[in-house]
Amino acid sequence: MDQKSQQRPLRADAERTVRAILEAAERVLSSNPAATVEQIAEAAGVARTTVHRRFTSREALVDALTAWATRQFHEAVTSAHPDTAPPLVALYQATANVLRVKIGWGFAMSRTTPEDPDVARAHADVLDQCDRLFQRALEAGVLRPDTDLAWARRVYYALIHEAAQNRSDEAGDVDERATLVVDTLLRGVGRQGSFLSS
Amino acid sequence: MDQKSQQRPLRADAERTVRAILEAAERVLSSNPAATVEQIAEAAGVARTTVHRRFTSREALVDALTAWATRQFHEAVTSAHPDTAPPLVALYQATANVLRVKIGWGFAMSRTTPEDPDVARAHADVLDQCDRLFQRALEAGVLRPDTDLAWARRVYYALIHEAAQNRSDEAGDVDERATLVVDTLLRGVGRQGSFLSS
DNA sequence: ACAACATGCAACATTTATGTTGCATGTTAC
DNA sequence: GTAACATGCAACATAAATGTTGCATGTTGT
Repeated sequence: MDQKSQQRPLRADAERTVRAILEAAERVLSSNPAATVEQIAEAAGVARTTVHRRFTSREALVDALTAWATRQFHEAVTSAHPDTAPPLVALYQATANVLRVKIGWGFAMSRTTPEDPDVARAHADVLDQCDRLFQRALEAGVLRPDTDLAWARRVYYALIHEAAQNRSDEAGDVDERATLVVDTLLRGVGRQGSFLSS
Repeated sequence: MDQKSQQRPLRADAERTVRAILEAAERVLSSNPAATVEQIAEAAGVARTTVHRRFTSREALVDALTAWATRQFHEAVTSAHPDTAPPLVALYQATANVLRVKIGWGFAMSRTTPEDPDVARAHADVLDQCDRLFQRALEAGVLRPDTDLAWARRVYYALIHEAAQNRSDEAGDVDERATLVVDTLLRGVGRQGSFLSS
C-alpha cells in the first residue's frame, strides 16, 4: 500500500491493521486535526503501541495518509483525460472523480503539500493539468474570454471543496454534485443581465 | 476592547500590550494554527509570562481573538443594511465590508464557533441576515428561481474566503475583489448557453 | 507442528507546552 | 513624588503526548 514506509511485505493481518489505522486516522483527524495517536488507535480498534510499530511517528502516519490520498487524487484527475477529452466533458468527469475521492478522504486531501517529493510532484502535476484544461476551455469558448484563469481555478477548487462537505454516500449523489459544481462554476447563481460589471 | 475578559480598566501601556498580543496572535496563528504561546509572545515583542498575565490560558487568548473578529464581522454585515437596501447593493456592500475585515483577521474568522454564547449569537445573526438577503434577492429576480439558497450561501462564503487570501493591502483593492466575488457568484466564469443542466 | 510474525499490555523515558511565582526594574496616573 | 501598576527574567511545577521496550499471548504461512 505504501512502498516507502514498508520495505518488507507485511503479513495479511498486519496489512489489514495498517488500513484500519489509516481509515481511522482519516475519520478522527477530519473531525479534529489535533487528535492524538491514542484517539486514532482507539478508533482503529488497536493499541497505541501498534500504531507506533507500523508508523515510526505521528508525522509519518499523517504523511502516509496524505500520500495515499494524493495518489487517488492524481488518478482521479488523470483518468478524466483533461488534455484530450472535450473540455466540458473532462471538467465534468474530473469533478465527479475528485468528489468521489474527496468525500471520505477530506482530511488527507486538505493537507498542504508535505516534504515528500512524490506528493509535491503529484499535486503540481494535477495543478498543471487543471490549468491546461482551463486554457483549452477558454480557447474552446467555454469560458468567457476575459476570465482570470488563476481565479477560475481557485473558484473551482473551492466549489469542489464545498460540494464534498455534506456526508451522505448515496449512489448517484456524486453525479448530482458534480453537475452542481460545474453548473455553478460556469453560470453562477444569478439571473441573466443587469449585473455589476458587464 | 473586551468587556468580558478584563473587568478592571487597564493602564494605557497594558492596553497597548493586549492589542500587540492579539495582532501577533493573528499573524502567527494564521500561518501556523498550532503555534505556541512562546511564538506568539515573541512576535508580539513581549515575554511569555506577560501573555499569561493578560490571558488566563491559551484558549482564552484564542477566544478573545475570535470574539474581537466576530464583533467586526457582525458590524461589517449589519452596516450593509442587508434587510433594507436593494439586494444587489447590500450584497456588494456586505462583501466589501467583510473582505476588509477578513483580510488581516483570517485566522480569527476561520475559527468554528466557540463556547462563547455572544460569539455564537453573532454568527447565527449574520447567517440569518445573509439568508434573508438571499431570499430577497431571489424574490427580486437577482437569483435564478431554481436556486438552492443553502448552496448559494455556501458558495458565497467560499468565494469571499478565496478573495480574502492574497495579501496586498492596496487601496481600492477591496472594491475590485468585491466586484469579482459578486460577479462570479452571479455569473460564474462561463460563456452564455450550451451548458450541462440548462 | 513450528517458526516467524503481530498484537495487547504495562511500564518507562523523553519532550514540550502550559501555567505559576517571586523579585528586580521600569512606567503610569494623580 | 509616590503608590499602584506592568514587564522581563529565572525558576519551578504540571500535564499530556510521543516514542520505546520486554514479555505473554495469539495468528499466519508453509
